[in-house]
Amino acid sequence: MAKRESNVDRVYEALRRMAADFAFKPDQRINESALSEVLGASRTPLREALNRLVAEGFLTFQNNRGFFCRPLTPSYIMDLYEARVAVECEATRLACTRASDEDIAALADYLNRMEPEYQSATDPEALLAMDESFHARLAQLSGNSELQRILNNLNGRIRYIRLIDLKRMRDRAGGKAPGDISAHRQIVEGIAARNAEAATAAMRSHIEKRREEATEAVRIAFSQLYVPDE
Amino acid sequence: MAKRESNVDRVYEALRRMAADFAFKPDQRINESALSEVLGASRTPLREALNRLVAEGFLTFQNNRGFFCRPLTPSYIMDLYEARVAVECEATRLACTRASDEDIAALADYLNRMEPEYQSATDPEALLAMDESFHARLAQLSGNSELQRILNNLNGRIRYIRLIDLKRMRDRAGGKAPGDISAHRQIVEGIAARNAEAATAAMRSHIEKRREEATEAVRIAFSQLYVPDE
DNA sequence: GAATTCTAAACTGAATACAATTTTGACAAG
DNA sequence: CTTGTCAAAATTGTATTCAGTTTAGAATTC
Repeated sequence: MAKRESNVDRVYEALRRMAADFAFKPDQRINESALSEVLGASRTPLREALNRLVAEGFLTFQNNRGFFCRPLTPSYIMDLYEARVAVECEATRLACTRASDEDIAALADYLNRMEPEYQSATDPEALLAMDESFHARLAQLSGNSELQRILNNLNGRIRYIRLIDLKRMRDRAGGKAPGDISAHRQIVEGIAARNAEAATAAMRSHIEKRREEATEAVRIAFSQLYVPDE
Repeated sequence: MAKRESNVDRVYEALRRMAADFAFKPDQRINESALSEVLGASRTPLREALNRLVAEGFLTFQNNRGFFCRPLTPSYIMDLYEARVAVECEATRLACTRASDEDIAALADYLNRMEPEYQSATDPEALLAMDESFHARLAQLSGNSELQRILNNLNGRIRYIRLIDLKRMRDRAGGKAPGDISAHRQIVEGIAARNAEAATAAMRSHIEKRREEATEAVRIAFSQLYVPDE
């Protein structure tokens, strides 16, 4: 029986999830021995996975002091959102000239099929998964795998904040999550019309609007990570 | 006596340089034992460094088969250039609204001081270093460290092709390298005027022009990497 | 009581050893 | 000549071990 997935892969996936969810608190030092026991692997594969995550920006590393969780500051989150604008606007622009009519129609169709679920969803996790899925699909239309790769990385590091943000909005709106699908639709319409200026402008304002909210979300996330801790 | 730089760091730096220069041929399998002897370290730190480079896109990895050099194809290089457009145009845009007059003046000054050297240089390596330095400084003006980080990564993976490209242009022009500093100046002028549209347009056309040349350079690089091999 | 020094414990860094898997090449069958 | 099979060799995967460094806390001094 062939073993398909290596230990390092398994450990890496687990760690990425933990890091994305801030299972490690910002700037917290990571104890390799303890973690290797939890994950059921020795320190060798664990460190290999940790090194990947350092290169991806999920963790940091200091010589002879080991691995640390990435910090969580407003400016750090700001940087990630701005990088998303860069990547996604260019992906949108490329999609305008490069995506086939069929692929654009498929994305519009995806949006339509998702709309009922999106409007009625109250679970922030589900909502975020749908939103990320839309943006990832759009990036696919660019045909550029680097942009897709970078976006995936940025989203992983932003995800926790977005989740906090969505929860905040849900609580404000009384259990109702914000089904803001209109912005997505506007972007797709711009692409369908092959109107790069309109499409990128829509994308830019969409992400920047989210970014505004994120600053407040960072403050909340900060308090959630440091204060309560059951 | 305290040891400042770890073995992993040293190995990582060496490997990054080797990978950037295609010291490993595209898609070539990397033999860990042999490489660890060359680098004077055991396989443990070597593999940690290799994992970082996989996460950065310099190498790939297959389960139970080990590490491989990244492939070299026209579409791959195209993707990298397009990602550069995304990152650098947004960095330019941010610089327009965010950089201080002093910092912009300092970049313009840097351009002026470099010009004589840039115009007279015949060594592609030196020329490329100056060009990369300009783009890195400009990215700094954005104040966004993610954009800087991504750009640094993209440039590392593109560098080899750009070098081939510059050599080709030098040989065509009879030992004279192309001192195309005017495009850089145009970009800085746009930023100084706080004219985001003009500045990003200049940046876009600057990179896209380079991208056009790159396709041909890939063909040459391909032949250099596969055919001669002393 | 605050600051400092020192020592033991904890932790990280890296080599080694061995298990698991893949690759290679010889040999046989079609 | 091509294809398939199999065992040996090479290579990767990971646990273990020990050396080197950092950290924490007790003891000491002012």
